[in-house]
Amino acid sequence: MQHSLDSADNAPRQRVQDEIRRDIIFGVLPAGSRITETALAHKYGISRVPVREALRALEVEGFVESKPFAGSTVSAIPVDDADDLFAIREALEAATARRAARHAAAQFAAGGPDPVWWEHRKELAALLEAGDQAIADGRIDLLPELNIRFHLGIAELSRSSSLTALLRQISGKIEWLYASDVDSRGKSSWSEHRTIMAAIDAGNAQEAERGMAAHVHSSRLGYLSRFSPDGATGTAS
Amino acid sequence: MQHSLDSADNAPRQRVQDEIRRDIIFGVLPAGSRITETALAHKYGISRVPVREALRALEVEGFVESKPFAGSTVSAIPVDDADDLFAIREALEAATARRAARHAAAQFAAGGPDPVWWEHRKELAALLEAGDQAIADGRIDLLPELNIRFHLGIAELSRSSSLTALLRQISGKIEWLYASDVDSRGKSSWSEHRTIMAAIDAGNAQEAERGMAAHVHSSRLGYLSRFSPDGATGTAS
DNA sequence: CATACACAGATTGTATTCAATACTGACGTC
DNA sequence: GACGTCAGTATTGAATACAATCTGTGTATG
Repeated sequence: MQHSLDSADNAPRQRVQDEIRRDIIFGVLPAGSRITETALAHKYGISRVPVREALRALEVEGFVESKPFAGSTVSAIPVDDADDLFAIREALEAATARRAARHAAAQFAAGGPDPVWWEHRKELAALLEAGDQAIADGRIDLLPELNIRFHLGIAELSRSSSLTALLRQISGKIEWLYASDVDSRGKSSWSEHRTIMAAIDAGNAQEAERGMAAHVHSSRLGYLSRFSPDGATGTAS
Repeated sequence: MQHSLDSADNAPRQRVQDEIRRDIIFGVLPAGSRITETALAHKYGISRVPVREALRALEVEGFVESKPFAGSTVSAIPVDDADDLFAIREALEAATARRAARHAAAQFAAGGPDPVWWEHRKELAALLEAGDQAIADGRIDLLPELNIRFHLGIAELSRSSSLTALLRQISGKIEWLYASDVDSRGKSSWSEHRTIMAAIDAGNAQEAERGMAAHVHSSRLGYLSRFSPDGATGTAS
C-alpha cells in the first residue's frame, strides 16, 4: 500500500503531511492554534517548502485554514457537523460498497481477476484477520486504525478514485470526532465487515450496499448517542 | 468575496490554482495528459514553488494525480461516478440547506443578525437577481457559473466549513461532468432557487432541506437522462 | 530477434535566499 | 485616559539553486 494511511518512509512531504494531520486529529495541535511554517519545518527537520505543500493539502482537506500572509491555524473540530458528516458518509460508503460488488462480479465474469484488484482484495482479507486477532487479544485499541483502513480498502475496490478521495476526507473528519472520545468505539461492530465483504465477493451489489449503509448507520447512532444525548436530529430520507 | 470562485487578482498561487482547475474542467488540459511543473510555471509566469502548491491542492481535490518523482497527470473525468456524485451531493446540499435555515432562525431570534451573515445573505440576493436578469437577457450561458455560486453561497450560510469544503469539491467534479456537454443545462431550474431561499429566510429547516433535495435530484435526473439514456441506476434509499 | 543493462536527459523534491505583507508595541495627540 | 499613527519585527510568498529520482534510448548479449 502506497497510500497515506501507513506512515512509512515515504517522501518527506507525504510523511510530514500525515504527521501533521495525525497531530491535529489527536490533539497535539489543538483546534484554533496557530501554525507557523518555520516551527513545523524545524520540528520535522526539513525545509519550509514541503511544509507549505503539506499545509496546502491539509487546507483542502479541511484541517487547516489559511489567510494570505496571515498564516495558518488549525480548524475547529466539526462537532456540529457530526450528524451531517455521518449522513454523507452513509451515502458515500453505500455507493462504494455497491460499486465494489459490481466490480467484483465483472472481474470474475471476465475470466481471471485483475492482479491489482486481487492484491487489494488480499489486503482486505488480511485486515479482517488482523481485526479478529486484535479482538481475540483484547487489543481493541487497534480497531479504529484497522477500521478506517478496511473502509478505505473497500473504496479502493470500487475503483472510483473520486469517491475514494471523498471518503478519505470524510473519514479523516470522523476520526477527528472520535479522537475526542477516550475509549473510542470499543468493540465497534467489526464482525459486520465480513458480511459486507462476503456480499462484495459474491458480486451482490444490492446486499453490499444495504449492509454497508446499515453498518455506517449504526456507527452514526452509536456516536450520536454517546455525544449528543438528545439523539440524532435525523435527515429526511 | 474572498473565495476561490472569482478569478480576481488574488495571490498568484491561488490564481494559478483556479486557472489550472478551470483549464482541466474545460478541457484545455485533457484528461490523462501529463503536467510538467516547469511548463505551468512558464505558462503563468511564476516560479515552480507556487505551481507545486497548487498541484498538491488539486491533487486532494481529485483533479490531478501524482506519483513521487514521476510527475503529475490530469485525472480521468469521473463519468462513471456521476450518479453517485449526484447522490452524495443530494445528501450534502440537503444538509447545508437545513443548517442554513436553522442558522437564519437563530439569527433573528437573537436580536440583530450577524453582519457577516447578513453580507452573505445580500450576496445571495444579488445572485438571484443576476440569474433572473441573465434569463431575461437570454444569456443562459451565464447560468452555470451563477448556479454554482448560489449553491456554494447557501453552504456559506450554513456556517459549516467542513460541509462547504466538501460541497466545493463535489461541485467541481460535477462542473467537470457538465463541461463535456456543449449546451450545458440550459434553463436549468433557476426559479427553484427562490423557493429554497425563502424557506431559509423563514427559518423553515424542513422545507429548505426538502426543496434543496428535490432541486438537486431533478438536476441529477436531467444529467442522467442526457448522458446515460438507460436511466439512473438508483441507490436504495 | 528478444531481453537485460547502462547511460543521458529530463523532471521532480528540497534547501536556501530574498521580497512582500501582516502583526505588535510604543509614541504622540486629542 | 482613549484613540489613531507609525516604525520594528516576525512571518509568509516567491524565486533561484542544487540534489535525487525516473524515463527513454541505445547497445551489448543470450
